[in-house]
Amino acid sequence: MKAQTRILIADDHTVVRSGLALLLANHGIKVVAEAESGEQAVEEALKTRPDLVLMDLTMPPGEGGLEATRLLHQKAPEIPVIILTMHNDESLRESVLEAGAVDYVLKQAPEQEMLLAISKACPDVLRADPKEILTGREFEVLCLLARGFGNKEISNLLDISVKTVETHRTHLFMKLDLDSRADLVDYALKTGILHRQQ
Amino acid sequence: MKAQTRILIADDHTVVRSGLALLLANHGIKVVAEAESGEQAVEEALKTRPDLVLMDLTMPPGEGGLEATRLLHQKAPEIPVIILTMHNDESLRESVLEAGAVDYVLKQAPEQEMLLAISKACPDVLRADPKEILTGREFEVLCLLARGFGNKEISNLLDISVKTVETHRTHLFMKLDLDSRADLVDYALKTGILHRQQ
DNA sequence: CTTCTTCTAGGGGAAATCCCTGAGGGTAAG
DNA sequence: CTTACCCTCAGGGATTTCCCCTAGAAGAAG
Repeated sequence: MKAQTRILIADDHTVVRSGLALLLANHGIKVVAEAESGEQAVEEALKTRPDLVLMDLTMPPGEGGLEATRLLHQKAPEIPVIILTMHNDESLRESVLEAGAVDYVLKQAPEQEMLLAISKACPDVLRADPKEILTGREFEVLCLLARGFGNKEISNLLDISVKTVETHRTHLFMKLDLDSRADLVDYALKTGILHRQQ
Repeated sequence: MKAQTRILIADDHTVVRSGLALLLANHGIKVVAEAESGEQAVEEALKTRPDLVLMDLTMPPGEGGLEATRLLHQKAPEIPVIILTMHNDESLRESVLEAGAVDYVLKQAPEQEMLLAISKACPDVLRADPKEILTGREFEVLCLLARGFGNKEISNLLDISVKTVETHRTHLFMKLDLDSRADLVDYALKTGILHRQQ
């Protein structure tokens, strides 16, 4: 399994930070640090070296996001910064990109747009989907196992024999390097499988 | 198990809505409707009759949140409205409460503050904590079972016999009216047990 | 002192699981 | 046609769970 992707969120609103963190967790992205101001964002970014920074443009005092982006881009140009903002203003976009941000996403934008921006900024961020290594059946069994269904229940749900369920189970355990149901639940929680299909 | 609590979120920012929805889901609260404007909020609230409305103050066009609160308070005074805002302004608080909102929470506030406001506005909203009906041991076993640990593993972790684990398991199944591990995982997901202690 | 709650634990038998092996059929790529 | 992958299924034995029961010890509350 690929190493967990690490991200930093800078926003002065607690609710936004918490929400974003959950949103990202549901796509296999881990928030390793949060910041409430531009200064703190730069400091934390240099300390934790995230794979990506999501920065709110408007953070008191002043236009903290813009300055912080410029500063961070100087000190650590390898860390991409995406600016989140409420204001749809083309001139803002220009100055934001000039400051070194790789993209500019409106908070009003659909969730998908933010994820798209993230994946453009940092192609590795969106975790390799388990589906890519697991076969379709294996993934189905994985989901059901994580949800607490037993082999027999799964065999009924998928209309296959218990023996087949056991085979899929064995295969996905090998592929994901798991060796207990608890490991599997942990994996499902971390990759968001357990959240997505509630 | 108590019926799921239903809530409406009104905010013009998609990211905030998605984030809030997840935040609330982690506390057993279900978002039954979303709105992007004050007008839409009133319309949806009258249609879906939620147990509570979380309303952003600033929604274009204009001060949509305040007007919407006033209007909704007239048409459906039994639906409590909590105002979310970025501006910490005492005069705002007054006009908000005057408009019929039951409370006023800053977006900067810690998550806990919002949950507190919610529970004050609508005591039934925050699901009765499992701890209140389960004993300490039962709750421990619940958590471990939800995480996919087997009876034997739990008996080792808690250093008690498998038989004792079985007893606790039987009791919590009775108390929560569950009858399978899948039910239990479902319950743990909905109440946030599975998220809280990751 | 009784009563209630909680935590603890056992017996016993049916059921399901876990873990190993092997294997046939379908489909797609080489 | 051969190879590879996927889905399917089975035998068999060790282990574990599941579900019914009973029941003692400790502590708190009446």
